Amino acid sequence: MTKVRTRFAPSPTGKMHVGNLRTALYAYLIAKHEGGDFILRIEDTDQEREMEGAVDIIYNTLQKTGLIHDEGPDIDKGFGPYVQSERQAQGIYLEYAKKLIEKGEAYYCFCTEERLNGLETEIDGKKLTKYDKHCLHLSKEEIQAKLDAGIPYVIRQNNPTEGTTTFVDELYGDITVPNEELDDMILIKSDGFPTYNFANVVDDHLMEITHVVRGNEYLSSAPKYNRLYEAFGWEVPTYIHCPLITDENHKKLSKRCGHSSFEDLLKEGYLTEAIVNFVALLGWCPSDNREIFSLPELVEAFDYHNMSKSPAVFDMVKLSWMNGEYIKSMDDEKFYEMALPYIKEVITKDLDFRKIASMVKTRIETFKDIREQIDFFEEVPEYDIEMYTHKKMKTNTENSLTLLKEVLPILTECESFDNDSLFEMLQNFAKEKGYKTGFVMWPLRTAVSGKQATPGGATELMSILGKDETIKRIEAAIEKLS
RNA sequence: GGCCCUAUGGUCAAGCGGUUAAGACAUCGCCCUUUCACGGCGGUAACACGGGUUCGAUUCCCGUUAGGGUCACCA
Repeated sequence: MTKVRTRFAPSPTGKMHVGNLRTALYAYLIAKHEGGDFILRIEDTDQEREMEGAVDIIYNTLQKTGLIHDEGPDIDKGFGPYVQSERQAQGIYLEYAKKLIEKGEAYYCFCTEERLNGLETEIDGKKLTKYDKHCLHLSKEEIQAKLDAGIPYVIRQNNPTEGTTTFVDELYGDITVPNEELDDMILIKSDGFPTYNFANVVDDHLMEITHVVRGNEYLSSAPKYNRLYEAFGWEVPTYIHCPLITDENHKKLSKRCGHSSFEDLLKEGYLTEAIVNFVALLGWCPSDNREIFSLPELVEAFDYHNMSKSPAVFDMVKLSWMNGEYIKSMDDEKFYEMALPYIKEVITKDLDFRKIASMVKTRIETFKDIREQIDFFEEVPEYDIEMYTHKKMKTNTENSLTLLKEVLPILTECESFDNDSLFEMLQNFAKEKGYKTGFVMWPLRTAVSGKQATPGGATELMSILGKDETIKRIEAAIEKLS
């Protein structure tokens, strides 16, 4: 059996879309599961849409996610160059296009934009054009004359208008379309660059790609590719079209969503491991139904035959849950390092950040959640005194006030302000008075935090705030309640 | 509109002719508890519809419906 070779072929036009990321992931997994090679190819044939820095984004993303390529612009294993503009400069595409012309499978087209516009029809507000093979019938002499005159041209694929074309997709099976539907698509643009459609086929063949992994949106253009392979007499690779990823409205993920790109998700406080894990499960499921996978585990378990055919909604809620799982199982030291910048964002005081980090660890789903969890350490927020009223604790503003007054002197005299002693002491106090623990803890926690929910109990908060600050806050609370 | 694809709970999804139709997220309830969370236990919730094929269809076939994709000198 020949070695599996898959490729990720993004065009450097901007951010890393999560759909693209998943395609890259699947291509990587398919190769690695079989011990094959994963190749990176840059498809920069559209000079207009090309964006500065986009290539770096591609490298960074692959690096960060661990989708390490075996070959690429930076690692030439004899199939280079791996950048299409460089291949274009070598004349590769034109050479192959001319081969097709010789075979009658392609032809020069000199049609002007105006003429093409005349071919447009409008349906449902969308402009559709089907080329009418106008230039197919130009004589050799006419073509040469136009070429000599320097008239701009494109090269078009010459597709049949009758019969059908069938191609095979590993997931979707045989797909047959009437040839009438096949437009004479452009292979070489008037600027001399190949179109994606053409460059893709030529390069996949030249780079000996065995499995073409790409998004479902290419399914309908696949027959044209097939004809190209056949026209060249090349072996058709295995096609694997991945189901689409959609937003919650079941529409193709768009830039508008805010969570459509890898970078956005990182910015939102998600971990790359969680993103990769989550995205892997969008359209694929292991036989044992496991959910948490590291990349090596995915390599081991991934089998593209289990891929789903229907589109999947990108569910932020579940991503958040999964991110929380990753955070909880994270090494404490590593978590501390990652959490620290977020903690410092809201706390300028000199508090025990390590303790705060560990308190918050089981309570967040993304790092961004940290802020609102701990901001009260810096300063007690404005709060309604009704917060002292709690049915289950049997507290209200009145008994909270008397309780705080009772506890204040005890705390003032208290020497050790660590959590354990505080808790023991307050529990004893409660016992003596015949109070339930919660009855004393609730007002204290409220007084000290001004929050309905905090990342720890009353005594934990107090031990972190320290004696002085705690007393100050309780006094302020007494004042507020009086 | 043509062509193509898809169709199991709100979401991701097991299932691949005979099952009490898994599991996860979300949701709800209970327990744990110094609040919240974590954790534990449990509940609600699905085979789009109509025809076939078959002893028997969620599963196979055909329609209908619904959704999506695509129809560029973009990829």
